[in-house]
Amino acid sequence: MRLTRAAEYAIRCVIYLSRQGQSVLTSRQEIAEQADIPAHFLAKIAQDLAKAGLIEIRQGARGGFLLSKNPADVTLLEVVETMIGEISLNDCVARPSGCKISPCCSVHRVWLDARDQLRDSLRRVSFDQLIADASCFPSYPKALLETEGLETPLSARNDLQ
Amino acid sequence: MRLTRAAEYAIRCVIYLSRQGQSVLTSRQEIAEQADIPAHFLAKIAQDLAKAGLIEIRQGARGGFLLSKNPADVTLLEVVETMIGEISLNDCVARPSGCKISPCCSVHRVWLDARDQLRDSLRRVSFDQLIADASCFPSYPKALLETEGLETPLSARNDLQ
DNA sequence: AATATATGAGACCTTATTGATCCTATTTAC
DNA sequence: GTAAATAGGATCAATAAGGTCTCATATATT
Repeated sequence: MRLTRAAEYAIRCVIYLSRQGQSVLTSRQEIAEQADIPAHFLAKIAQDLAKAGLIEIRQGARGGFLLSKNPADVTLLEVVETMIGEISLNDCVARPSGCKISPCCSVHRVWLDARDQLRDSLRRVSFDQLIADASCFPSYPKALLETEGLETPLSARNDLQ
Repeated sequence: MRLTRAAEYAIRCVIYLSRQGQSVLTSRQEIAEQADIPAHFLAKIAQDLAKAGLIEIRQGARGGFLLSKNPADVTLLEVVETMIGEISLNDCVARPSGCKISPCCSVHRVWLDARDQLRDSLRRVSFDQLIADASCFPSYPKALLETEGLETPLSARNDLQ
């Protein structure tokens, strides 16, 4: 019952672009490096974000991505659901007509309420709020941090299983 | 971001046993047939439920399962987390130490709150509440319904994909 | 005690999803 | 025109989910 990697990457990408500011063109490579996203994977993710109207993609030399909205007008829910489709904690909720038991049994209702609650929580969060917290990305480019020998949150990267 | 089939089956199983009443022994076969759960799969699910102390398993001839608690004392959260482990909507929340970005960035906090909210919702629902609603299972055994030619919610079973 | 009945425990298989990569085409700055 | 950059789709590997099977074990019944 977890968010997919693609959705997590999408959030990071939009955070990065929000930091850059609306309509500031940023290359895919820069985003991939700074937000620690596989570059090719980011290409695919960006296509979904573009289709949803969240970002704009500029092709060609000196191309890249840019945020097409004001960060204050982009919610966490929009980004998440762009990547994974409408949230629906269980199958029953996703297709009530296909529910083996009943389209409106007591369990169904619990999941429906929980889903609505979760979606509301995510809808209440916009990207201007998210970038207000400085801890999500290093303020300096990664390379710079390393030459300065500073401790960066990204250094925990190799601790994974 | 969906509940697994195993967890859905577990919920149905516990609902069925709750209907039977605490400490009423019911054969695996009966539960499997009535709640529409693959019998062998139910065996595996029951082992998890038993390890968690939710049900008791009786081996041997005339064996089966029985609910070891009062339905009022079993929450939906318990059953769900027995099957899928502690809920944690995203990786970041599951292992903050392994988070690439930071153990307490703004996104992390949103997911943490959403998770707590979801767990609270599921914790508030007990199985005596769930069985109060008659629509979750047919009141009659499936076979009986068919011979009587009545419409049963289970008849929608073949409408899937 | 023997037998039939029922579940235990885990190995195993199949399929779907996820995560990621690669390659050719297309677009654009210079 | 050339180089730089993304588009779009094919492909592949890893993981998880869903389900099945088999042999072992336990118990009621006779």
